[in-house]
Parts: sequence; structure tokens; C-alpha cells
Amino acid sequence: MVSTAAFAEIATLAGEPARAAMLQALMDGRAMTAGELARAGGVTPQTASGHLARLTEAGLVAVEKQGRHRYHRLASRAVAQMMEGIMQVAATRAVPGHRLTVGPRDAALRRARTCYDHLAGRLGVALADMLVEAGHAEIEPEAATLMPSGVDLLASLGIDLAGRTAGRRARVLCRPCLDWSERRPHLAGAVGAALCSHCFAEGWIRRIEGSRAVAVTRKGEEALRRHFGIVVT
Amino acid sequence: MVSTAAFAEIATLAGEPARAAMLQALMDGRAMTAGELARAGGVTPQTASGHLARLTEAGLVAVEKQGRHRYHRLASRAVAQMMEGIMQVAATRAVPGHRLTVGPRDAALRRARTCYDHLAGRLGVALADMLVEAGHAEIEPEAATLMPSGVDLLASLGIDLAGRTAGRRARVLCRPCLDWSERRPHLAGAVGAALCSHCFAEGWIRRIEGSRAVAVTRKGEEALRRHFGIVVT
DNA sequence: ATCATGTTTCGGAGGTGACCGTAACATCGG
DNA sequence: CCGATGTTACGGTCACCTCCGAAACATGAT
Repeated sequence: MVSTAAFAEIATLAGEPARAAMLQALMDGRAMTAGELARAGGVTPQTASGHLARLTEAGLVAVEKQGRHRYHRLASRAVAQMMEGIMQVAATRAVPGHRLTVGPRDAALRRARTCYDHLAGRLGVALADMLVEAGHAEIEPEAATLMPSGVDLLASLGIDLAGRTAGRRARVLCRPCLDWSERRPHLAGAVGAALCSHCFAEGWIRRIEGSRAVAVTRKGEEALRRHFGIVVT
Repeated sequence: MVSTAAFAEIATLAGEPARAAMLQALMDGRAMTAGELARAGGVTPQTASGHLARLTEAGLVAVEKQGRHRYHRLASRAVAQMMEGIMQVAATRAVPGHRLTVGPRDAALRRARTCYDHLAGRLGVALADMLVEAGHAEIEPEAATLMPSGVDLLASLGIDLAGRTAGRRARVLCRPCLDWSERRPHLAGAVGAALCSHCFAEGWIRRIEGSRAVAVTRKGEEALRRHFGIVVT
């Protein structure tokens, strides 16, 4: 059994408001400096630095030195998945009066954003829906499958699921992720990550300054329509 | 976005040592009284009562009144999944010197136990392994599939995946769960839950007093060998 | 009705931890 | 070398929250 002490320590680290805000800010998969995270958490840089040291020590956050900056990111996919789990529970407790659609800043988030290492929002859900409707994928609440035709489709775009299709059946299992804005699943895990990084690499999407939202470029609009037949409104 | 406040509240609730211990005690899927949970958490009944009230208020725990007793259980599968996520992160931080095999009490746990609503330990892993080797299932780290032959096998035992095989393809996706004692995945989700409850219903396994461990009955040993060809050592 | 068991409420004591000044410490660019 | 930016260390204050004792409250058994 994972000792209760270790369990409690991790949960306590995630539970303090300033740290929680910083961890949530890191959920877009990017690496941020302590200063940025301090603003995200609403505390002074000194305080944030202390928090980050504890998070790093506990293995929730990893740092990379780059010149004068120290970039902090979530240490592993397991951490991101843990956060998702907590958010799912927190979401069920969502106050009815607290409307989910809040202002224009969230509009971009609901349209397209990153969720740690994969795409979410209407873009992420539309991609998942398209794959299901075309028979390229099957998605159930607990798990998802990318069918052989789906693997081929991605391969034709230059996305190889890095040996995951090794030999035999070209079928890849992956994890679904419940989209908090659409309340429907999109593709996560290795498949979602590969798809997302490909979109960035091809210049189909780019990050919106200071936000987890991403913008679909003109090139991206065209590519998404041609390759996937989807239009993200 | 799930508000940071809600996120932090849930994580804080799970992070306090006494509450964490109580939640972990509930991870076997059973319902327990406040008194039992007080012992599990190492606090007095008054304190436990207060904690349980908060956990219930937050939607982590659900209560059922039954005469003089009030039985508490995890409120949803989402909560159990959240706890699993935290435990996964806590496990990666496992101190090397802290050996995982501790004493005889854990021996029973490592052999067979419940993990919220499904089977774990060598029993759970052996079942999963057998299904994979026989081609009845495919298990990858992120997801798992119960193949048509696996669905048929379970159906022949009287386990119907409650409409999940509805019409079309008789193939059920489900979630894998990383076993902390075996460090390998076993079947979770609806499939794991159905399998587990069937084992209890048939008298193949029974709970060991005051523990999350389960014992395989003589009848169970025989049934597991005949139906699945496995022997749990 | 009375007792016993299990559970909740209340109030006060105690401890832990977050927070911010101030200040020292790295590191890079000029 | 020196300044600018970013990060870490220290000390004191303050608020939150856990915990238990005592006591009230339910429910079922005697």
C-alpha cells in the first residue's frame, strides 16, 4: 500500500490555493518561470519560489535551467493525470449558479486549448468526434481505441505512433479525457499528444500569449478541413 | 476551467492525514461506520465525525443510514479514480529503502484484495494476464480492450456487461489500473467491477476481517482453475 | 421505560504552515 | 567589471484548522 503519509503529503501539496493555481497553470504542458507562476498563484516571487522548491522536492514539478531562467513544468504525465482526477471530482461539485461560460477570455479557451499534452475544447472534441464518425476510433468513457484506419490516417500525415503499432495489429489503445467545457471526451494519452505536437509542428495552431488557449491558424483551418473534414467554430 | 478554489478544496480535504487514512480505508469499496473509520484514521470518533461531515458535504463520501449505524462509502467511481491518481504519484516518490513487502499482514493483501470495485494483487493481475495470453483481452498502459471472445467467456459464466456489448461489435473497452504490489496492470472499470462482484456472488472469494484483503475459497480455487486456468499462489 | 451503543455538536487549547519584508545569492548581458 | 533580472534564505506575524473532553442526541436492545 502506498503509505498514508506519502498520499497525504502529495494531496496537501496540491491542496494549498497558491500551489494549486500554479499547478493548474502548468497544466497546459508548458514550462514557466517562477515569476510567471508567482503571478498565476497570486503570491510574491519569494513565496512562489518556496512552493516550487517543495513541489520539485516531492516530484510533482521538474525544473530545467536555461541561462538566467529556470523553467518549471509538471514532472510527469502521472501528475497531469492526478490533477485531472481531482478536477473531475471538483467539477461534479460545481456550483449551479456559477456559470461555466465566463467572459471573452474563456471563449478562446472553450474553442481550443491544450490539456497538458493534448488538444481540448471544441477543437479537441471535434477531432475525436470526426475519428469516431469515420470509424477511425472508438471512444468509451473508460477507454478509447484508434482503429487501423485511424492509425493509417495519422501515418499519412506523418504522425507515427512511435512503434506503438509494432507489427501485428495496427490498433492503438489510448486514454479518453473528459473535456470540462464540452463535457464530452476527447483523445488524450500518447495518441492525443502526438496529434497535438503535430499540429504545433505544422503550424496549424499556435499558443495565445499568456493563456492555455491556442489559436487555429489560417493554414490550420485549411489543413483541418482537408485532412479531417472539420471546421472549428 | 474548474475553479482553483474548488480544486484546492478537494485536494486539501484529501490531504489531511486522518482524512486521507479514512479515504484509503474506503478504497476497498465497502461502506464503513464512523467508528471504524475513526480507528482507521487514528482519531477519536468525534474528530472522525467532523471529518466525515466535511467529506460528505464536499461530495467525496456518501452516507446511508441503517438503523443505529451510518455507513460511509466513497461517493463515486470518480473519487476512487482520483485517489488512484494521487497514489500513483505518491508511489513514484516511494523511498527506495522503504521495502514494499512488509510483514505477514501485507502478504494477504499482495495475494488478493479489492481496489475500490475490482480485484487487485496477484489474483487481479493473474486474471488480466490470463485474458491477454488467451487473446481475450488487450491491455496497454493507457487503456484496455475486452475482445469478443473475452466477452463470450464472461457471458458464459453469467457475467453480462450490462448492455455494454449492445448489438454491433461485442467488444468492450475498459480501464487498466496499475497494481501497486505487482507493478503491472489489472482490469478496472466496469469490466473489473463486474468480474469482482461475480467472484463474491459465487462465493469464490470472501473478505478477510478488518482488511482490504480477500481470501480465495476452496470453491474459488477450483472455479478459477477450471474457468480461467489460473492458480493464485 | 431504561440502558447501551453509536454518532454528532460545542468550545477551547494547541500546533502547523502560509505569507511577506528584507537581504543575500546566482546568472546573463553589456 | 557592473547592473538587471530572477531566485533563494531567514525571521516574525498571523490565521486557519485539527484535536480532544464533555455533553447532547439518536436508535435499538433489554
